[in-house]
Amino acid sequence: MTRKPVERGDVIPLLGEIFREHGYAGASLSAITERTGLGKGSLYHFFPDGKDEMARVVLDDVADWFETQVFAPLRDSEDAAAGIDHMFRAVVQFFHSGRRVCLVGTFALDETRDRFAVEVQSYFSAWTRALASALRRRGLKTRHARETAEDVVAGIQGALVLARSQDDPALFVRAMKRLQQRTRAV
Amino acid sequence: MTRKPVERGDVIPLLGEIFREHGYAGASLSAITERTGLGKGSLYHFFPDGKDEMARVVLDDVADWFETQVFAPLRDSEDAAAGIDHMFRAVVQFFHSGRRVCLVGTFALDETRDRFAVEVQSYFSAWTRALASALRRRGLKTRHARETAEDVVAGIQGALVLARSQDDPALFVRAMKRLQQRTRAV
DNA sequence: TCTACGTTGTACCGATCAGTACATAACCCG
DNA sequence: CGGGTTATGTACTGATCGGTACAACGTAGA
Repeated sequence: MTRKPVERGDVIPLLGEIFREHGYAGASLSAITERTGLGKGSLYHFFPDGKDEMARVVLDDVADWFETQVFAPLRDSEDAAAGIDHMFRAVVQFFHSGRRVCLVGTFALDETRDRFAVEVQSYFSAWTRALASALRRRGLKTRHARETAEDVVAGIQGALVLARSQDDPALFVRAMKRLQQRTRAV
Repeated sequence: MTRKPVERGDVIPLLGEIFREHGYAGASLSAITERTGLGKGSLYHFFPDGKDEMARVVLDDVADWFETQVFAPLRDSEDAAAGIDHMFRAVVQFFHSGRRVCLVGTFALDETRDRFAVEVQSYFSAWTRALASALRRRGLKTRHARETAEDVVAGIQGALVLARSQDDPALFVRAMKRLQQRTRAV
């Protein structure tokens, strides 16, 4: 029975949840210590640059997850349609059927965007480009593929807002179903 | 030349911009005094309950604007298509072609939602219901009208997120054009 | 002019903010 | 068993947080 197998990597998902729920400004150090169970000593040992570094690490973690689980399959899958279907499955899973909010979307809306402008910008542009690539391989013209990709990514983000505003995860799941249908009708 | 025609009503739009840019948690009293030019004395004279009351008044103001400028026309306009077109024009104007963010959407994402749960919930439900009503009068079945309305409102919110993430207002305007097109193809 | 009221600036409150310092403790390797 | 590194709790910093108290101000009506 090991005492505390707490590694830096273990707290990253917890930090993600905190930033999602409170936003960057609202995520106080006290909320972070409470949720992670780590004192300030440990926190600043793992993340010497404080809150800024914590958020950056989380953003990086999210970007990595989407790159391997969503973007790469969209770009590289032999069957483009399968890659897209896989995206929707991954998205529903990642956002806990609409109960979880998009960290990057949260950061994008308020002044936090300025602090993490590059990360926020590249997350969404990578997503739309990867999806557009899959749609092109499904036969859509370049322009139409890019437009549809933007609509779908925006639709996902908006559905998260709407589902949370109504406290109704089912709304999100239904919206994903319809967006998926739209990518099939080519 | 009157000295200071500052009335309570004059500061509400300013408060709106502050909450939009910083979110509720990030909108500090010092930011508010700076932006409005009003000291704490005046601020707490006009809004005795402090930040909470300020945000509530702003939410109310926004809800009123949308009710009269968007929802009512959607519901009551003889020509449903004209009501919908009017909505898109009003939306592009209100959100400054995507340069401005949705206050209610911002509040919906983080824990601020709990504080203003009722206001946030009713804003979006009023919007989707009003739009669904117009779509029904355009000939869509009840269910299809409601689904399309949810897609459109979510699409608007998502487009705001995306446009801001890319610092590209044109993205928002193009997305509105396409959503409008979708409401025409019945 | 005098008074009454709406408005304002300023000083102050305790609480909390992010971040630092540092002594101690737990751990790993020899 | 050492000894060195890693991790952690605690106490502290100055700044800022939201909010209150209150005296002084401006103006309007009598």
